[in-house]
Amino acid sequence: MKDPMMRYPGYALRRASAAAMARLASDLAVLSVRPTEASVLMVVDANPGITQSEIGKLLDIARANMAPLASRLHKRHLMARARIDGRSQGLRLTEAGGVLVRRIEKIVTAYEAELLARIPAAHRAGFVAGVRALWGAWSQ
Amino acid sequence: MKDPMMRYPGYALRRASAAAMARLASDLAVLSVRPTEASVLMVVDANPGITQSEIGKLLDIARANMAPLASRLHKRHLMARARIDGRSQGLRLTEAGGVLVRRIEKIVTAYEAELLARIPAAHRAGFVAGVRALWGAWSQ
DNA sequence: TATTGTTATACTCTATAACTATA
DNA sequence: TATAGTTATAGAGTATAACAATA
Repeated sequence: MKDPMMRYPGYALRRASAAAMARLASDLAVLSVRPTEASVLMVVDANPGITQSEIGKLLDIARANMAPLASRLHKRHLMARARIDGRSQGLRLTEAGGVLVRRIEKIVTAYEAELLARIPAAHRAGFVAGVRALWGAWSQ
Repeated sequence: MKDPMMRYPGYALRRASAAAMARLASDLAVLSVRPTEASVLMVVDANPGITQSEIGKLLDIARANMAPLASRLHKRHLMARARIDGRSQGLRLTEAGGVLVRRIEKIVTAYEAELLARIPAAHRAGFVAGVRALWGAWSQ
């Protein structure tokens, strides 16, 4: 059986990312949190008072998709909203959100460590530099 | 504005893959073909007579999701089906499918070249080895 | 005019369960 | 019993268009 995709690094990138995301999702499932929600909570934790549109710019999530996402976290009492002006609202974690984000960070850190552990040490630095270069160069 | 995700290679992997896939999808759109469809056509081209479940194993696509995918390509007269036994059917490209897959390969090759070009030469080998290692180690 | 947030909607890919018919 | 293909359905993430309220 020939695998014509094997020769394409871009296809390997896709498969590596899909496998890694599936693993992260299953790790986070014990907290009933999805990867995208986890990243939003981590960004709010690092930037108290940040707005939805600012989060969207950092994480490349369209404003239209940030709305239900933020609303879900708000309804779970993980984030609080405070009006900045008539159209913006600053987000910050609630107490429960802070507790949760610390658990999330533990899981993410373990996941990231295992991910790097799967890459032969000799290629680790190149891998990290490579995905960072693609992220920066291709997210425009 | 702090970006707490920047330090995580796994997050960079996700963003790099998402950006690359968006680019590939837009490149392939001129042929009205999606990335997943393109990979199926390339696998059938390389393995005439292959079955749906074999394609699914190669590309990690569940049988349930292969059915509508294959049916779509069949309805577009890009693939032909020939019964192997009562439950399997061998797939091969039609004439039109063969013409299309050659156009797909041109686009994919150009896309892959540009992807590698975005990675500094010094990190290219490490990147490729890294995504391959993750693909192999984590797709189990 | 541009921006923030929102709603509605659709698309792509993936995941699970259940069913048939065959081996 | 196990396998190939199918159907139905749901979920996650993303994309576009349109709108109201505000700056």
